[in-house]
Amino acid sequence: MRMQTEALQIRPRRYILSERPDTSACQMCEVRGRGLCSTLSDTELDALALISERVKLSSAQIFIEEDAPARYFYNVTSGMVKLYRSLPDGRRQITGFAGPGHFLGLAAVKTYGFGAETIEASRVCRFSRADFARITQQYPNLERRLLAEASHELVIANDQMLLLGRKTARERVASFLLGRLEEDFGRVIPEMPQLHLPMIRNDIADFLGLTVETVSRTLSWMRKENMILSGRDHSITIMAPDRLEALAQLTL
Amino acid sequence: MRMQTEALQIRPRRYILSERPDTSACQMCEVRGRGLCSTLSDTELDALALISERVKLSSAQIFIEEDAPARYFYNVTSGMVKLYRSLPDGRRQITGFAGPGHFLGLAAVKTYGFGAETIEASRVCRFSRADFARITQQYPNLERRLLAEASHELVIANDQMLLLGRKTARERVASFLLGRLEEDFGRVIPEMPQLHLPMIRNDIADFLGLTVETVSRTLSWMRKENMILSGRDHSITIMAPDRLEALAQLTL
DNA sequence: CGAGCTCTTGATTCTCGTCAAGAAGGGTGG
DNA sequence: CCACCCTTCTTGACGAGAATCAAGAGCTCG
Repeated sequence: MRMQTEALQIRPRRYILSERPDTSACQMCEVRGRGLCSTLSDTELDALALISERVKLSSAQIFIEEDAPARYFYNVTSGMVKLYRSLPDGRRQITGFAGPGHFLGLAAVKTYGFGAETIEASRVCRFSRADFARITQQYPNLERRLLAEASHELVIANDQMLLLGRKTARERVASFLLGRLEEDFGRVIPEMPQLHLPMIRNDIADFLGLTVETVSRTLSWMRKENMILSGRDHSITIMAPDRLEALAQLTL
Repeated sequence: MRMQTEALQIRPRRYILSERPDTSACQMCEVRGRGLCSTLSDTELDALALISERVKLSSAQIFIEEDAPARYFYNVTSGMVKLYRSLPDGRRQITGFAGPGHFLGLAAVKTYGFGAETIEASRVCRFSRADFARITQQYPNLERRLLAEASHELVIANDQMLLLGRKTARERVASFLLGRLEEDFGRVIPEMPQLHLPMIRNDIADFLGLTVETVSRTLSWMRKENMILSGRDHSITIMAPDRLEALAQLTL
């Protein structure tokens, strides 16, 4: 296992990989109960285990390059990843954040329609698409699940387009916080939930189609209005989820 | 065949339907060679024909309502449809335009994640999802094609998010025109191609996250710069595709 | 402990939205 | 077939919200 430090600009190092193809390792995977894997049978999982490869990634590693040939699918097992699309001049739109259980690679035809970079140390599970195709032949249910996953992502993408095209800065930030809440807690949200946001302001800005300054100002304003409370290490306590919801103009 | 004129606000009438479940009607369908259907075998098409229903729609008819239970898939066979997502206060984001061959309904889980309204008289082919599910069991290839379709839509959605979050008004309009070009001509674009745009300015604005005025001003500016030439009945001649491309900041 | 990211806040600018009005175009009914 | 009306499109004047530019404080990590 070597470090391949191919620097590109200042930004992040390219990725390197590690370790073990193993039978039935999926059974004891930390995301066995989440996302795609939670919907698969034991036999299906065993088949997947045989073609999967676990990969350890440090922070700020690009492991999917935009428009590169799409050779792999990934499943995030720990940490968090940002997905993005960018312009030649460097402007960038983050299209989503992917945490444990999130499946990556559906937004690809021959090549990836997005790039992926870790925002903290993470682990992912990697499958070659060729291997994957062979398995889906055998287990049609797997393909059905992928389609369901893709459908879900399309719905989310539609909502994000609405946000980017039509919401104000405040509405965007409110929507973002509520989105994170749902990600962390599901539908049942506690009284004063605490959020841990691994991404930096700049990433939030790139996700919401804003600038860092605007995100910062908006969060400051929410703080002043007692809607949120910032703690240390990027944690935020949501003091008034209802007021945020009113702000966010949620569709659902 | 009746007209069901259930007015909602001023805007569009609800939809009504017509006619004929028929065996092997797909074989002679006008979109046999386009989109999903072009990738299916004759036997697969025959199976589809049995569960399909052709529907005639006049202009400005909403035939998919946002968040309604997703009971049907559709395939546009003629005309053009706009897909959108909107906020309670009426702000609206058009997420795409669908012409002949376009498959509708993938962006849905239990309910549709979008609404659909015709922008001109159109015809669509309708399948119940339940029927469809039965057929995909029998023909796994069909499901594979749907997944490919969904993947493609996800890539497009990513690009649209980049446009909405990060491009300027001029870049957006240029990207839109080029997108339409590709839609109409494929990859090989003539010297001075002529575009027919069935959608009105307001729809373009809602698609690009702008206002009508900005779209109008931007097109006027392009006209002044001799990049385009407006004809009658919503046709536009692209005088300088290369200059538009430079403006659009295309990723691919 | 210090260099370089982050984050915040202020001042200023500018792009695009809003408001307004008139022209052009299309559809409908007489 | 024409007249009328309503929608669409364009253009101008103005304003607002977010971007840009700038500076300093706070963190992190080597």
